[in-house]
Amino acid sequence: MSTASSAIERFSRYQSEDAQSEQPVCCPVRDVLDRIGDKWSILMIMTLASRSQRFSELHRAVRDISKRMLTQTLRDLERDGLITRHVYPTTPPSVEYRLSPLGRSLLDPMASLIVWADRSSGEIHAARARFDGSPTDVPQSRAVKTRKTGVPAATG
Amino acid sequence: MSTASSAIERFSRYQSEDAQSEQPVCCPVRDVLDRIGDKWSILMIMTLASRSQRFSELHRAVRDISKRMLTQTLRDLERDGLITRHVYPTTPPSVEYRLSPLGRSLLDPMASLIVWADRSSGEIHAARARFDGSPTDVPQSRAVKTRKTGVPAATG
DNA sequence: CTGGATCCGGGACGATACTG
DNA sequence: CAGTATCGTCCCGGATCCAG
Repeated sequence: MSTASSAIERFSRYQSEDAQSEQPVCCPVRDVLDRIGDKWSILMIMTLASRSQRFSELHRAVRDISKRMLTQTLRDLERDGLITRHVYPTTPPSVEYRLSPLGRSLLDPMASLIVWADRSSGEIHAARARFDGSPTDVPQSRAVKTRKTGVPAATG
Repeated sequence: MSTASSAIERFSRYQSEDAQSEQPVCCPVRDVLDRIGDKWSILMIMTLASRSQRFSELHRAVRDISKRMLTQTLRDLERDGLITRHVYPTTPPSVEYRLSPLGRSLLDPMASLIVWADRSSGEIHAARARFDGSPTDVPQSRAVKTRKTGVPAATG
């Protein structure tokens, strides 16, 4: 609890207000967290944490991102003011991306989450194995169709 | 930097290893963060932070989640060992969900992120307005098609 | 080199109806 | 009350081609 509770309370308050209203979603936390949650944003922030980098450097650093998504992610982050974009009119053109102060302020919160993820991954995977292995009472169902990273299960 | 840097470094190392290998994704952080990033998980964790709750209580608390997604989210969280599920064989049946110790250990990291999101939302929205308002030099393009929460823009 | 435009598949997600 | 099954939709995101 401790520091968590107050933040959670505010978040819940937002959430319930949101449920009451007719607007689709006003909760500021929700929409910021959506950005965090998307597939590449965190990677970008992380990669830019050490130093500002160019488009192709970022592409090499992440590698399994397509140019399309790289462009889109960077633009969204720029739009949100988390990174800044600097164009040098050389030939060929080079564009440098760097974290804004706002973006840097995200590093610490994100780091604490990453530390948690890293430390808990073992326990989580163990829990998954346990869950998938012993569906308690429904041998055929349940375990088969978990959406992500799920073993296809040897039931079929 | 400070506490962030080391976590980031490890994360980057995972990421680059991942890029080298042929496996789709082994990075433990990535797949844990995927869960965090999905649309409802955080909401559930948050809602369960105050006290354990039953299925329909959770449904009322969040409201704009479908039963389908509520079930699925809860099951995934249970699978990951973040929450536990307790069935009371009453009539009608009642099922209670509560945070596991592992789930509670996530509260603090998540809270720090929420605090950041809350404090930064103003600045972010301002940045968005600025970005959407002044595409710098390409009046027609760019700003129109940001994927989320984007104003459709009165350009069309 | 740094992107933009377009096509397209798959998965997430909602709505609805049904069960025990 | 607490789910399950099925269908349909939307949009994320990859692949590819094009442009400055």
